Amino acid sequence: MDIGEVAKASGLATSTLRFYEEKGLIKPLGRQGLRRQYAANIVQRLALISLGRNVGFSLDDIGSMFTPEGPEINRKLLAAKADELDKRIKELTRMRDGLRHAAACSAANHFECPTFLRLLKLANNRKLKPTPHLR
Amino acid sequence: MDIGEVAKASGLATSTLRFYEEKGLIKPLGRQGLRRQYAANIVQRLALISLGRNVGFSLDDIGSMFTPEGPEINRKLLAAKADELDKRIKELTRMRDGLRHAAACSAANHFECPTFLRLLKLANNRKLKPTPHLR
DNA sequence: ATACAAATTCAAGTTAACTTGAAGTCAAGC
DNA sequence: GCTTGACTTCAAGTTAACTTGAATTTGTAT
Repeated sequence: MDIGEVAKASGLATSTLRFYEEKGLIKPLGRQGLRRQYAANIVQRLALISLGRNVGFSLDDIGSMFTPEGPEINRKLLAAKADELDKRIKELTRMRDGLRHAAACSAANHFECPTFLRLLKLANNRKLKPTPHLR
Repeated sequence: MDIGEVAKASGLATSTLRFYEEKGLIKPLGRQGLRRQYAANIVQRLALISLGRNVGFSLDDIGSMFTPEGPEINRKLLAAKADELDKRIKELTRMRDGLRHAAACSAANHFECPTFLRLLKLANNRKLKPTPHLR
């Protein structure tokens, strides 16, 4: 496969593929002249990368989760990431409930509503962790 | 309150406060000489902003969710954002389960495991939506 | 009144994750 | 054999959300 086909199959721009290669996330089988030639399974690999990005892992995170070659996945790391995700889900759930309450709450001013105030406190106590930027 | 106190109370840098002002998210009561003077409730307002950031809204999003002045919250918008959040939670939940499975799965190669493949498909089908970057 | 910490403005720098542009190469179809 | 379109490299540009630095002013404590 050459890069155009991979781009179509994965939904990623060719520039992104070159960028991922530079980052060490993917690797073409070799070259035909100058042109990169990819194995068919690159598409799954890219899907895996997208999966990681989607759940909030940075490209560097992802890079450390599996080798640039085969699908060598570190199970321990995966489990840890699942736990991280679980925490985030719980947070978001609390936030969602808070938002719903705020939307429904009849208090003239949200700042007089104890439920809302509790929500703010929750948000405030959270230690911010960088979330990768998606385009 | 002057800016240093607000910074301490909110946990945000003074530079961030000036930046938020530039963006129209907050506004000091006035000035004492050159120095910004803030109302005490600015802290709650900032907590609200942090809340929004935390659940993945951009500063622009947040700006459109309430006026630069009082705590005028658009309930309809809030409900909509809660729904958005709910979707995201469901996605993340599926992802988390997928990750857990991948971590536990005994298939030699994840790409031969149907559960894992379903997960990849899920990730791939998702239309990416920009997530704001947190520092 | 003088030093000093804390404030001010404004421009420029930072990071992640890409994209864009310029300038060139190359295989394929007409 | 020549155009065309897909590829190549490399440097520079983009966006969000801030931060940093330089040069300057101001309020408070001694």
